[in-house]
Parts: sequence; structure tokens; C-alpha cells
Amino acid sequence: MNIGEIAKRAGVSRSTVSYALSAKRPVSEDTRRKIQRVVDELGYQPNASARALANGRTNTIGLVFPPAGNHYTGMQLDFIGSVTEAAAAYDYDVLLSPSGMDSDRSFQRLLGERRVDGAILMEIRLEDDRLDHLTAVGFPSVAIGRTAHPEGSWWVGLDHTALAAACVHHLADLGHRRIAFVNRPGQLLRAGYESAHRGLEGFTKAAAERGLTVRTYCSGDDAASGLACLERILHEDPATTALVTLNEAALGGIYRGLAQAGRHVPRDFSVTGVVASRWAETVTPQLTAADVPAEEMGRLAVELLVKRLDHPDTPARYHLLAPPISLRASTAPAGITPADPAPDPGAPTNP
Amino acid sequence: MNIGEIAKRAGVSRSTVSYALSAKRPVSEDTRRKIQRVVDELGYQPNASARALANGRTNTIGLVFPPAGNHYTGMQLDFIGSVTEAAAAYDYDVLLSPSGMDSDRSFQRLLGERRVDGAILMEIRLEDDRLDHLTAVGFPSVAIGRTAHPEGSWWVGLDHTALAAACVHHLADLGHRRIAFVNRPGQLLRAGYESAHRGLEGFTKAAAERGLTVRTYCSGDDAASGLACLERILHEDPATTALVTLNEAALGGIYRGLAQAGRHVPRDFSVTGVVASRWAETVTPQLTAADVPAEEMGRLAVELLVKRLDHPDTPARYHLLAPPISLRASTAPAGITPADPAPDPGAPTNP
DNA sequence: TGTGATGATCGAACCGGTTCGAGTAAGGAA
DNA sequence: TTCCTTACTCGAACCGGTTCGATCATCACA
Repeated sequence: MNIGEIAKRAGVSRSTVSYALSAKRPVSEDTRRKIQRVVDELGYQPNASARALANGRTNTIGLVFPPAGNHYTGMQLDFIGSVTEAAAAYDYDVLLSPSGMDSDRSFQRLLGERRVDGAILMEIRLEDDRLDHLTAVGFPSVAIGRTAHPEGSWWVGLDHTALAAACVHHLADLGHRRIAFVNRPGQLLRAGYESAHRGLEGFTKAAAERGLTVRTYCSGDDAASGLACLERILHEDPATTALVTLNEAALGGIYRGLAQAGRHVPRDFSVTGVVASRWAETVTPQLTAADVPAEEMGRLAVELLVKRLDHPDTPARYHLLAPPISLRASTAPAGITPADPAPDPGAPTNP
Repeated sequence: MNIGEIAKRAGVSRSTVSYALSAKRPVSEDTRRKIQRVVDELGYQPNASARALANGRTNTIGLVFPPAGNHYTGMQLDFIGSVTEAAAAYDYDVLLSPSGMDSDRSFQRLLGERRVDGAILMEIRLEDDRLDHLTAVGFPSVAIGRTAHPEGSWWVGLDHTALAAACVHHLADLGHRRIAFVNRPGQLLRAGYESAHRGLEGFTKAAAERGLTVRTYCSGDDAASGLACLERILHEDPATTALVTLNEAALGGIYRGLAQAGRHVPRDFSVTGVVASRWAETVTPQLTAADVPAEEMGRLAVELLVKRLDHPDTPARYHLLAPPISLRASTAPAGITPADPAPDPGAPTNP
């Protein structure tokens, strides 16, 4: 069932069918109706490949999401879901590409073979060869994340520095003096992952400002690693009374470790960090945290990309988000310890 | 940079370039090398749309995942990830389609516009109009899940009936007599979702066999709903000592409800069910559960689909999986109650 | 030297759309 | 009646590949 078949049955030429369906040139009401009836009868839909070949657009966007370690985090799921739905609203399909690097086979296919009109990249690194490559060849893309030099490129990101700092200030305000930081896996930090770097930086700087004693750790993206990490924390400094984490997958293990160590959250130990709200609300006690607005970020990324595709010469745009800390149930004023009487924490922690 | 450009620079015809690259006809070693050098120099990659148009295959598979309620569960993420990676291994890309019904716009695009060679469907219903449609038009597809009449179609599924029954037997063996069942959301059950129906059926039947007193519930796919559901359970039958759940997203809320009610898991209350192992290991105490082998299922689905695409006339194949229950820490023998001294649980449930 | 087989290459057609320039018919004005 | 618009429709070319049939040169053999 191709356009020629429709044309034949409607007794017109192929081009007339094309114009009748696209309305790019006027077609008489009579023939339009005739064509439409044949189209409806046969359930004709134009072939996407042919259309893409002819007008140079696939109406597809690529979603590049490297497998961080061996599995995916809940946040990635939220991005995938929201990007897909937002794209559908603009009549774009989403092609997944599980590629980590520039040289990746799958990545090359997306670009070189022109499978997509534009791309959204996740899990950005401070120095990201994929983005460099895309910028170099002028391929329309939007990053979910921000490189070290984001000027002139399109992205939607989270202000990890500010968020981690906000967590530190929140804990410091509550009187905590010895706190730990649980980062994403060391391998990702070394690879230069933005969230891991900026989060660590924000944490360190804010802790220094407040004169806190800190230790920083990396944990694998799973519960067992989180548990092991927490055990190290308590072993290396048993006086630690709070921690900040960026690693939502490790959270379950952290909580378990605290329970096993007999530290009650939040009475004996406060936990906070930057995680998707779904997770923060799933654990018990619910996590006081900066909620990652994954849905919004996915939607914004699609909007930026669509804008960029529709107006190729628009100057670069971006969104830097810094959601507030949602007060839930995992933080409390530091207990009175011999060395460190708790200062007045001010307003009560939780509503 | 198209094939004509390559041909010109190599001083040969377009067809020779095509044959040199595809090796579908012999090409002299000399010209092959000459062409290859030009290709390498220019980084030429054939246009996917043109190729798809010419040979009728897009080398893309569609992954149809209806938004279950407003957000996605962890299991869906695992499917998406494993399908994408398995597909990449066969040189297929994955196109996402967030569509629930046959009539869906996005679904129509996948099929009618020939964007994909085949499709993998998730969240199958016992009577599934999408699958009926695909079967009717002979479109190659594989379901992750099994309809009421799976004969003659391709699928990879979980034996939810057996798994739910195994959970019941596990609890019965431990001496529990009054147990509850927490299903997926009522709206999904009513819509005929396979896992919800078969799980409920297996639970009910096994409980009847063992002469247990049961109540069955539905819970929304989030922690708050799980909490509310658990409160209902304890309110409607405070003597309940255990539950089985299919709803991994509600698990956090269930645990929280139990903690709030002062029921210690597993001492006062046992919890088990069918969830992805990642979740089972994240919660504290870790969940004794039938682990959903999401990765394996995604991989198997891709393998079946690729087989079907390569050999269009192969008779239908399927995989029905029934993973064993992994004993973790959330179940224990029922406490001694006045009405019901715990019987000897006999042999341990699992090897 | 002529003949047939063999291997390498080419040109043209095709996949199914879109788009441009041109042609035709109808209607209004001169 | 003639001329000019205007409105609509058509044919052909093109997008960038693949593939079929034919051509041409080379070489072995009679």
C-alpha cells in the first residue's frame, strides 16, 4: 500500500495525493475528499523511511544513556520515561542508544547513519568526548548535565554544587560536626562524571566554610556496596553523626548498615542527599533530600531539542535547576555529645 | 557524503561501491582497497533511511511499554535496559513507544509507518488488543508476558501462578494461617493485566489448598499507597501474620506501615512476593522473594524476535520461567498464638 | 585466430515518498 | 472573442541507497 496505489484508486497523480495529505499546496475540496476516502478505506500511512529519505528528517530523537556500571539507576528510568512521553507530544519517536563513548558503535550509528534528527545525552562527564564530537560536527543535541565548559551548548542540568552545599548547611544547622559524603562509584568519579565531581566539590567547600570534619567515600550503585561503605564510615570515624549521599541505589544499603550498627535514623544519625523523590519517599524513614526533578528535566530537554531543531540558528539555551531540600524524616538535631554540645538548631526540622 | 560521492572519488560506479561494502558480489581486491580508502578518509556511513527504503528493513525493533499509571516500575527499567543491550548485540536499535492500546497514535506509527521490523511488548493483558492486532496483520512481535490464549504466538513469560503459589506454600510451611495478598493497582487488575490476574489466581488457589484465611488487596504503584494498603490490612484483620506482594513499588510503604504498627519483620510479620532481585536486596530486611529475572527475560525476548525476523516461517516459540524463591530475611516461622500453635514447617522450602 | 567461459564493472530501474516547474481548464475583464 | 488570471493538477526529478541484467576485457582452449 504505497502512495501510488492510493493515487491510482483515487484517479489522481502521486503528487496530488502528497499535496492533499500534507496541505502544502491547495487541492480542490472534491479530490481531497476522494483521496481521503481511499486513504481511510485502506488505512494508508506513508512509509517513514521513504519520507525521511525525501525530506531529510527522521522525526526521531536519540536518547544516549550509557550503562553506568552494570545496571541502571531509578533516576535514569525517570529520564527515559519523561523524555519518551515529552517527545511523543511533539510527534517524535525516541531511539535508545546504550553508548558510553564517542567511539561507540551504537553512537556512530545514530549520527553517521542519520537515524535521528537530534540527540539527548545523559550521564554527562566534565570533559565529554561525545559532546565535543557533537559540537564539532554541529549535530543538534541537548545534554542532561553540564560539562566543565558549557558555554555555547544546550543543556539542562542540576546545580549539584549548590545542592550538596545545601545538604551540608542543613546538617550543620542541625548541629552536626562530623559528617560523611557518599558519592557515586569511584570509577565514575574518576571518569569525570559531572554529578559526582560537582557534588563532591559543593560538599567539600561548604563543609570547609562551616568548619566541619568530613570524610568522603565512593560507593557502588547497589545496596551491598552501600552497606559496605557505611561500615567503613563508622569504622573509620565512629563519631560521625550524619551523611550526605548522591547515590540513591546505595541508600537501601546505607540504611541497613545504620540499623545493623544500632544507629537510629534520625535520632542517632542523620541522612540526607540528592535523590529522586520517588526514592526519598520509598525508604523508611523518608529521606530529607533535594529532590531531583527528573520528569521536568526530561521534558525540558525535549523542549530545548525541539526548539533547536525547528530553529537551527537560535543561540544556545539551558536550564540550571536547583530544587529546594524537601524536609522529610531522616534528619534531626545532633545529639548532645561530650565534645560537642549541640547549638540551637533554630526552627524545628520537620513539619 | 553519499555513495555517489564515494564512487566519484574512487573512480568507480555507485553499484561497485555498494558491492564492495556489502560483499554481495565479488569485487577485485584493487578497487575494493581503493574504495575502502576513500570511505575511511571521508568517514562515510550509508544513510539508514535510504538503506531501509531500498531493502525493506529498518534494523530497528520497537519496544512498546505502556505507562502503567503515571510512572514506571523498576522492573520496567530492567526490561528496557536489557532489551536495548541485547538488541545492540544483534545490530538492532530500539525505538520506544509509550502506548497502551491498539488505537494509540504512537503504536500506529510504529506499525503503519514501518518504523520497525518487529516489536517487543511489555505489560501484557490476558486479552490484549495490541497483540491481537499484531497477530492479525502478521507483524513479527514477541510479548514479555502471556495472554489467556498464547498458543501460536511468541512470548517469554513468568509463571506468576506458580510463583504466587510458591510464596503461599512458603508461608504456610512456616505456619502462617492468615495471610494477605497485595496486588498491582486495581485499575490494572480490572484492565486484565496478566501478572495481576495470574498472581491472584495462584495465590487464591494455593491458599485454598492449604486451608488458609486470606484477604486480597490492590495497591497503587507507590510507597504512599503501599502504606495505606497495609493499614487497611491490619485494620480489617489484625491477626494477619504475613503477606505476599507482586507490587515492588508499594514495598517501601508496606515496610513502613509495618514499622509504624510496631510489627517487626520477620519476627512478628512475614513478607514475601515476586519482585526484581535488586529491590529485594535494597529493602531492610531483605525480601525473601521469587526474583524476577528481568535481564534474562529481555535478552530472551530479543533472541526470539531476531530468530523470528531471520526465519519468518519458524513455528512460534516461547519461554516460561519460574525462578525459585530466594530465601532472604523477611520471613520467619509464625509466632505461637493461642488459636494456632505453629505446626512443624517440615523440610526447608528451598534447596 | 576464433570461441566460450569467467570475473569485474557499469547503467538503469527501483524502493516510496516530496517538490519543482509546467500545463490545463475555468472564469472574469477588455 | 480574445487575453489574462487564478486554481488546480500532472509529470519528472530527486533523496541515497540496492540489485538486476548487460557489457567488456581477459584468458584458456580448440
